[in-house]
Amino acid sequence: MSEGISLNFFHESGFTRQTCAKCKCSFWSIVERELCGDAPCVEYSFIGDPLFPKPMNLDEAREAFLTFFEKHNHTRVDRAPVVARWRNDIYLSIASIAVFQPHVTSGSSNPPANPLTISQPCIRLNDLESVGRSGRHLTTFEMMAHHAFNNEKEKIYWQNKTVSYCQEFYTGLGLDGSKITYKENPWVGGGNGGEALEVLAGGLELATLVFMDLEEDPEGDIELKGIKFKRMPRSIVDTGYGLERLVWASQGTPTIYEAVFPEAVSFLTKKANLEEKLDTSGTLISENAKLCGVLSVDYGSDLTKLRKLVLDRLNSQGHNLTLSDFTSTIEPLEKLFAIVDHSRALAFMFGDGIVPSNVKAGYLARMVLRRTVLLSKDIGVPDILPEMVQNHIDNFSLTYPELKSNESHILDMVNLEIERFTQTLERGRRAVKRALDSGGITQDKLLELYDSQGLPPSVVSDFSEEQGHSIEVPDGFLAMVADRHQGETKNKKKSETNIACEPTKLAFYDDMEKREFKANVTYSDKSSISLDTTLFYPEGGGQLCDAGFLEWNGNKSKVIDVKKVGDVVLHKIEGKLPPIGTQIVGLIDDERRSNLSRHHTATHLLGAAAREILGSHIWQAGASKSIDRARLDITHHRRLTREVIDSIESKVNTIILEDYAVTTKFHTREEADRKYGNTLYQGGAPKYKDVRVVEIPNVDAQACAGTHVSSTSKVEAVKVLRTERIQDGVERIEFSAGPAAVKAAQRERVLLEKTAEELGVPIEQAPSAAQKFVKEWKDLRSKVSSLEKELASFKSSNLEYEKIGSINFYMDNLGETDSGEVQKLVRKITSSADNLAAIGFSTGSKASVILASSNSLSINCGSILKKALSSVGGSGGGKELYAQGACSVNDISLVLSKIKELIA
RNA sequence: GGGCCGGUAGAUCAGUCUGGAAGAUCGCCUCCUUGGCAUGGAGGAGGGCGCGAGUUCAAAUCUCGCCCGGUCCA
Repeated sequence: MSEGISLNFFHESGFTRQTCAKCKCSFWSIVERELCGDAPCVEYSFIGDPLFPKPMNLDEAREAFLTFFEKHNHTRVDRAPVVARWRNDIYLSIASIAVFQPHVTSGSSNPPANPLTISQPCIRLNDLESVGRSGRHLTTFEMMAHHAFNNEKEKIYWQNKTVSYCQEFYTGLGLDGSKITYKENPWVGGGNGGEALEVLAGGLELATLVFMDLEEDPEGDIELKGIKFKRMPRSIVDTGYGLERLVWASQGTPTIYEAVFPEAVSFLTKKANLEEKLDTSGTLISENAKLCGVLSVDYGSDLTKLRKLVLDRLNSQGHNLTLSDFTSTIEPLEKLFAIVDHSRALAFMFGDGIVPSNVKAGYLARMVLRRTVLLSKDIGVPDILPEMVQNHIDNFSLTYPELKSNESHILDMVNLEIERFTQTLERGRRAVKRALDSGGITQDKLLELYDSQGLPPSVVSDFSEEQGHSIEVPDGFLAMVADRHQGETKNKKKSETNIACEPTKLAFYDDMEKREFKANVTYSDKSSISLDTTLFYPEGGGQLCDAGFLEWNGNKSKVIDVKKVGDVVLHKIEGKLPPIGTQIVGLIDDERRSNLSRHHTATHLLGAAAREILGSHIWQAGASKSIDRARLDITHHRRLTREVIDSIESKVNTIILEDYAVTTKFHTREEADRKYGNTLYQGGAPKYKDVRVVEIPNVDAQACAGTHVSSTSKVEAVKVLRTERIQDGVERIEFSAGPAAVKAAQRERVLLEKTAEELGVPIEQAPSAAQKFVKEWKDLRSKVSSLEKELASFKSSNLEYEKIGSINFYMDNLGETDSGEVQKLVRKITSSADNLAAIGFSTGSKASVILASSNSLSINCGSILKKALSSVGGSGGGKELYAQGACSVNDISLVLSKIKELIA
């Protein structure tokens, strides 16, 4: 690539290819430059000196971009959620192109429009520590983009047009074209790669233009950044224009936050009483931002180093600040900015239906929220978060009305999580106190407090100070945590073997009622065969496979398992295998299939009912369907109460009665997306090119590969068996449908009847009877205990003892009695001074001996009893004051006299 | 999906390593002190030690399996 990205556009518009004196990279610019324009070679020049003549806010900038590309024949498409539910490799949408991966970029689906333009809210949490501090990092941002998907058949446009659009867009907004440089910097990511241009102005990267036409291949002939690639038949224009960067550059404020969220920043500044600080610290903040722009510093661990660098520079410009002055000025402002940013992330995350959890995307939301709460405490507004989120909802709802319509869910999630975190902190405060009381907080303890109690070291440190202790937080704490988690995941790679024969036609999709078919054997191994066409449903989508028989030439064999391997369906056979080429008749086990289908349809109904009753945050988190029961996991933040379960169950049974048709149809991916939206993919990322949609009109539509009954009435009935919380934020509902539901109800009835029978009451009275019995049992137990005590006291006063030296020796064999009573007696005796009691007794066939002394005596009961018992083959032992053991019933008196011998 | 921590009186927790009589502090109840309250004093009630198996003469304690809660990492 000696010519680099040499485009007609560059040459026609007066650009020349130059080399940066510092980083040696190649770039294109209209004017002669020494440096490429990117960090760390140059620093921001737009702060206080905006790049654009007219300041823009988010809405203006977004609209300018989208209409520009609409004017140039791009179709504007709706944004996708920030939760990337259509993908199984990432949790959040991290770029506009992520919306089209992998189905469009891999070529298996068409894009919704081509070319298209979009402004996609994205969330990236990898630079969390930098947010607020660097002046430019955000967790949530909108990536504006225009995408063109080229393939052999369709050529939309490629590099030349992309760059000329870019130049035209920015200069159209008034940016001086000579200020723009295009830096060549190949891009690699997600298994793809290609040439790319970074669009730089004023030291800021405004956009990246990626020309994705490579895919990873160890055999490939092109190498980028150390990875081998080969050229794809497709080439994709993947651009990313930072909306917030554009807004910032148009305003030239010290940080991006002030430009992007003016309302939220001023709201929080006022609440936190930081107005004066913010007003007077403009220079500090902008110098900080400038330097952060050119430095690549790890904000997590090198923070002090960074602070010193900025401080040196400020002081060299005539400021006279100490490190602690500087830190105490800038830190609250950094925290303020971070809160403003994080609360927007939360509004979008919860707005797009994330339910907080200890796993997956829900955990990410929880982590951001907890961080934000701690930051709020730090700047003295501990309860500000709900208001901040509300503020963002209000400000963003013009553009994103869905935030307003999900407002109550969003705030519900926020408040619930705050409440949970408060409890965690309260628990933590006590744990820290306990740790301090018992020997202080070691490094290990600090790790444990974080790992198992969720207390970051800073919080532990705060709590310790409340207790009057100070603790040291070691450097590289997070690395130590990572260390602790080392080696706990073993990557199991499953190898997919391919069967060498023609794909099997899945005939069950054509007619789900049919149970008998003819087919030819196309493959055979030791125990399995495959067919050219089959009605046997292979295990998949949480649904068990079909079973049945194959018949040929008077033979009949049982089909015991059906699996899909690639495009081939393998039927595992018990008995004789039909040879390749034979025509067979297949018979599906009707009862099994019908039950599976009923449960599958019922699962859809249950999901739909739960969504209607609980809200749009309900997503399927997993499902499994078998013959007599099925289970559905849904995302929900509270335990399902009896009332909720009852109303879901009733709703489902109503839908069953209303008898809707269940239809199935294959759609192309883009058709399906357009028609049904993203709630279609309840079962997770779709695996195939075409999407099979199972639709129950006005009730539910899902991408689904399973078998179903033809109308809801054929489900017959649904009964919820139990619910279970399988993870934080995920509830599992187990249920039965059809005849299995009736059977389940009958089983429960039997349990109830048996219980009532044992209690000797009619079933209506079973609960109150059980309650009464338990209460009486408890009362009697305590009565027995106090009677035993009285008895012990009575007996002890009548007991005779023998003086052995200074010891009053009580010895007796009480015969058949209860150990509780003996214990009380022994306690009574030994509660006054100088007494020693050796009491034998038996309960059934077991004999025990207790030896106990008053604490005024220095006798080792444990060793004496042990010796005495071992002489008759028994065993036992204990401590100085109390010992017990066992021997055979006949030996009790022998043991007692042995004890007497030993103390004499 | 994996790891770690926890479940003992109404509440908060000791006790678990090293098996041997189930504890503390708040709260609750009764009585005494005071004109009444706060308080102070005396006494008392309240425990299937999460559930189930096992080991043992003996399990809150050891082993295994479940259930529930918390938390960290992907």
